[in-house]
Amino acid sequence: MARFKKRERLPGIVDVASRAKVSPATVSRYFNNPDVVRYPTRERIRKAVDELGYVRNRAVSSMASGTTGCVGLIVPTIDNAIFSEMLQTISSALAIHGRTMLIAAHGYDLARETVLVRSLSEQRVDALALIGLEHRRETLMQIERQGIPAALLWNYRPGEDWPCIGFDNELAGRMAAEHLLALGHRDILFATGEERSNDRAAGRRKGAMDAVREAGLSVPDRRRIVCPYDIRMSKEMIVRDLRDGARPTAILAGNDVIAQGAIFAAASLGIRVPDDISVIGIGDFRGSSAFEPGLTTVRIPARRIGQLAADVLIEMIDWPEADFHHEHCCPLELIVRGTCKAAGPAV
Amino acid sequence: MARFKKRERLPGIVDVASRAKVSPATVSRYFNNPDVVRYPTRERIRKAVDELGYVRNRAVSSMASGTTGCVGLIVPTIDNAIFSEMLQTISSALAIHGRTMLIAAHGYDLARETVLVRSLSEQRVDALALIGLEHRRETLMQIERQGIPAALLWNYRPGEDWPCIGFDNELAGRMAAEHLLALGHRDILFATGEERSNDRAAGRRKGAMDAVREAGLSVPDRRRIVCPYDIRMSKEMIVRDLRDGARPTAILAGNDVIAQGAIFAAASLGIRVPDDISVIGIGDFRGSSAFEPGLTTVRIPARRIGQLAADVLIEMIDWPEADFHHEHCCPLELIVRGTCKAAGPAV
DNA sequence: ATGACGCCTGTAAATGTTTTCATTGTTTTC
DNA sequence: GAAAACAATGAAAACATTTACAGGCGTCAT
Repeated sequence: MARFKKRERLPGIVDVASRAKVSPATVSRYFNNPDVVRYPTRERIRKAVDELGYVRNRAVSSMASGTTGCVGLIVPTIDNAIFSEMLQTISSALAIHGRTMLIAAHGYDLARETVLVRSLSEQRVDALALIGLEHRRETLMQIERQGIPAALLWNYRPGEDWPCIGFDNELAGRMAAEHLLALGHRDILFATGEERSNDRAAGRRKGAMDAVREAGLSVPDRRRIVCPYDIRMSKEMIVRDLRDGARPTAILAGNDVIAQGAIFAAASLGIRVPDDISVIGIGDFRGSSAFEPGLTTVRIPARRIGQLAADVLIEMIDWPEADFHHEHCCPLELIVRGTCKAAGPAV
Repeated sequence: MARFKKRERLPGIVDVASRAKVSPATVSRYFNNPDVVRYPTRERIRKAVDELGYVRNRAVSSMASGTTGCVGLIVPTIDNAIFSEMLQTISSALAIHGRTMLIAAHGYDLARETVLVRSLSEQRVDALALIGLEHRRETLMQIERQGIPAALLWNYRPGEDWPCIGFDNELAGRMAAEHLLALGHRDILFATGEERSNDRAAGRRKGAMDAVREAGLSVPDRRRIVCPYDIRMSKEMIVRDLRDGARPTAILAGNDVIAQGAIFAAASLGIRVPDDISVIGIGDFRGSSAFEPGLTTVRIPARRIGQLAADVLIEMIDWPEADFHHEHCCPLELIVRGTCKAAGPAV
């Protein structure tokens, strides 16, 4: 069952050239800049390529041209609804421009991120995108020194040094909080994500708590728990929290996964959502709308961010001189479904 | 805010060499085969690399060495719990061996898969993995002709021509069906995935229906619906189905996403799970255990498959001559949680 | 002392494209 | 009808590594 033999020499551009009776240079042009080669010649080359089954060797051409056609993407994790939607969009958008996406995941560890940046630098990616604004100095210096065009995704703050495409995470938190406040909730449990190596989670919590404080309320420590982005673990933590002591009237979750955990936590304790407790998430992941009741949440425009990211990256690659001020703050939207209800005066 | 200037020439291996007062060849050896260079020399090179901030150029070295250090992975989609867990595992496992993973997604379109194979061939990946056993002739021929070591993942059938690492999808379907049958269910709704370009979905349905037929039952057409792998859409389809006509006593879902849709569909109609209807899934995705009640399902060992896949790929790259018979059928496990209940004689 | 051997390093060829510059042949312009 | 501009192609240099081969040097047994 030898599916592959000892890799006999594959046909190269010179084989194609001699068969088509042109010079290698012309074959190269045929691929990289077809318009400059005359139609009959093009046909001859096409035929030769076909007959020989020639496949371009990008790995080699990258040497001569100094460009690899690969764009690197470093994310905290792909094992998660959070980013995969954006990744898919970026990937498709890049493919249209004939570029490939190289993904690496660091598992919410910014030290590992540095290693990944180096690894992708070695691969000589044409551009690089990272998630979040907060990174180790070393990471950013590395990128700068290598002269790799780079963008920061998923978070946004005005006046950033680097091109960034994302949304205002503080605002996301604030919107969620204000919705609950408007419904009359005064005792809210904040179940947000781990903030180490995650400026998005930090921003959301800050925004949410600011809004609550501005409403003249305070947030006792016991109303703050830190959850991993995992349904089961979030559920367990929230179950523990809801089981003992006075119950909050609402839960503000750092993202939809935590919110889903919260809903199941409530369900497992026989607490009704939204009658006994309200739940709001952030994200509007695929599936959040299908929940029963549908999850009220702040929608993150993941596809939009992905598309913009791809556009920006391509632009930075193709016009390295152009000094566009790439800063995109994508709008958020409160999606009201069924998991929040006005807080009754002691219902 | 010019974060990157006109890409001044980066230091190369010869710059390092002259600074360390050795030949370029030795620097190359320092990276590729450190043991053969004497310690003091090694130190000198290390220092020079450090001072110059030299970063290896894999894109170029791939030309001289004929190897890129990249492994290509072509999946139907990454925007999904289904594969991301496996991808994450493969990625980590490859990283340990200093290799990078190139991911491409074809959106359940085997014609697009052919294009992706070509694209990854052009990148000269050292090995390639595809999902499923069924592919276009052209795709496989392309791989064979290029002499790229390749493996097929996620599905398994004995005696395949290609190395395959996966599980028996028919068995998965059968296990789910047999569990329902054992509980006394006789009227089962089969909500399985689209089978075009998806041999896994086809296998599962076949296995499930075979088991039911072997039990002497028949499956009327109206008890078979085809769902997309999307919670919301599955929910809608199943809602439509449950709303009108005689209700089945159980739903066998082609995967956990469909099963989750089924649970929500039932919930939205006020049908209780498992009291009024049982639901079983296939997959045991992250989160399935957190459901209320917990989803009964057939566990797919995604991490195990990922780890094995990485091992096999590495092995095929490192010992291209060795003709191992790579065939791994990973065991499945029925996970009984709370969504299935014995069918009462008209409870 | 001599030769054999092993370790470390240097020399130079090889890798398969892209790209610059030159050339040839064709069309346009005055 | 000559000069100028242009289009299509070829020749050859360049790209930054790896690697086969050879050679220098020290060690050890004879």
